[in-house]
Amino acid sequence: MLQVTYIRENKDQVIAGLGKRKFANAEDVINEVLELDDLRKSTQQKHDEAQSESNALSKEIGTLMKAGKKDEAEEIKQKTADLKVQVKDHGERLTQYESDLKALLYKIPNVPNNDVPEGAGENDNVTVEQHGDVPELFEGALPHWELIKKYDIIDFELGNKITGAGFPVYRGKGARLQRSLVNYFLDKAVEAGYMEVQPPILINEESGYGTGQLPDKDGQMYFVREENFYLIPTAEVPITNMYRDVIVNSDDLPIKHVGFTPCFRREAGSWGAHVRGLNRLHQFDKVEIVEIHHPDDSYAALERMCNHVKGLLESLNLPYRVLNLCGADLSFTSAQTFDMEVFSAAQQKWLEVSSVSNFETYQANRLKLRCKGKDNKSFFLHTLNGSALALPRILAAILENNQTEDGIKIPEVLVPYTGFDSIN
RNA sequence: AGAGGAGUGGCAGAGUGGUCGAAUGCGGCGGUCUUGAAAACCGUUGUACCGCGAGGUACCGGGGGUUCGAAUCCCUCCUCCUCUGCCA
Repeated sequence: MLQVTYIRENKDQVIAGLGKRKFANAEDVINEVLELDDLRKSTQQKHDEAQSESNALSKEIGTLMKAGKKDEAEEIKQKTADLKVQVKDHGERLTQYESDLKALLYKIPNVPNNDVPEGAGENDNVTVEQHGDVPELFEGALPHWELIKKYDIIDFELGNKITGAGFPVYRGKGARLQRSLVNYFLDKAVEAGYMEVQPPILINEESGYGTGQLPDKDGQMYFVREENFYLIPTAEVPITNMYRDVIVNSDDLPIKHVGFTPCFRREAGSWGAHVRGLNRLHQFDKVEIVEIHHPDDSYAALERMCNHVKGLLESLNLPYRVLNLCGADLSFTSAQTFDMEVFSAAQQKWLEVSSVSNFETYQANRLKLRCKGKDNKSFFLHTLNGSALALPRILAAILENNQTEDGIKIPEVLVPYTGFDSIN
């Protein structure tokens, strides 16, 4: 979340930034934050003062008791009664203001950075780069949902039976291809200096708040009632939360992790007839990269992360474009996001396969993720993450783009992983 | 899952109702000494909030309670260890 001191010092800029992402009533909300913070401060002053007095009297009582002056001690005890009420009263108000303030801040998204384009929706995202030629398919080429049936590599019906819609079963070469992609992506990330981690895929409430999925995305995550755990919507959550309540040694920066996990999303409300095949699932696999940086380095890191993702796509010969997301399309916690989309030839559609974001201090503030400077003062670090990559849509694009009349050609770099060079 | 034990500063470890934010040791940082290093010695060494400042408040696993006063007593939750059970 945003820091109140930052809001206070950059009020107009914050309001303008929130306006850019079409956050309603930005000015009113920001004013409310500042008013609540003022109340919180003045109330704490009163509370601390009363507490201080009360502490002093208690100390005095202790001294008197030790000296055996019981009567005098009793006398002072009477005086503490009134203070006690004051402390309690101010304390309750303080707690209330604090929780109100926090609740309000939780609902305020990150401020977009200056390079984020203006815009009202996804149509205003700016294409900053396009790479690779869109393949010409032969007559009779099929969308991936037909291909998977034809070659019997993914079974949606079976998934329906076992679980429900959006939980496909990968079979035979389909399963092997997916596993190959996972291994390939992990290997490339480790090669690029990321330390591999295998995090839990269920998270507690605190972690959900740490990276900003809660309270914003409550209802989009699956919930395990028995334990109050959420199923992760992305590995970003457990991996970034490894650094919750951590003061990082500056020598350990930057921190770079890669992790492979399944991801679970309820996608409530977004399910429709236009979402077919692998385009949107309730469970899917993803390799995620997460980085933690000194604030001065984070945008250079964002660029390097994008380059890593682009390199993966190029090595798979997938045509892609890079979008600089506009204010309205930015995710809640992000200060800037680049989406990578591959072109899926049979569907004639761009599919988002990666989203690379810099959250600046927004998550770090919630996580209490800090670093100590030379002056011994601590400051919030910047967190970043990106998909590298999300599996199903990559799979869909490979299937569609690489299809021939004789079968599906496996990209060269994957053949050492799959052990076969075509699916037929 | 059942029984028992335990959770204190970066680590180890004292502290069972009152000047305890917390002894002591190790580690870290600064210094003296030294050609340099080690040793020795001296000093220093948590976080957050409020305050222009002096200073104040809170934090001894989390939350709640008793008390004028809680690291210390009570309740509850969490985690770890030992034994028993179960299981990949």
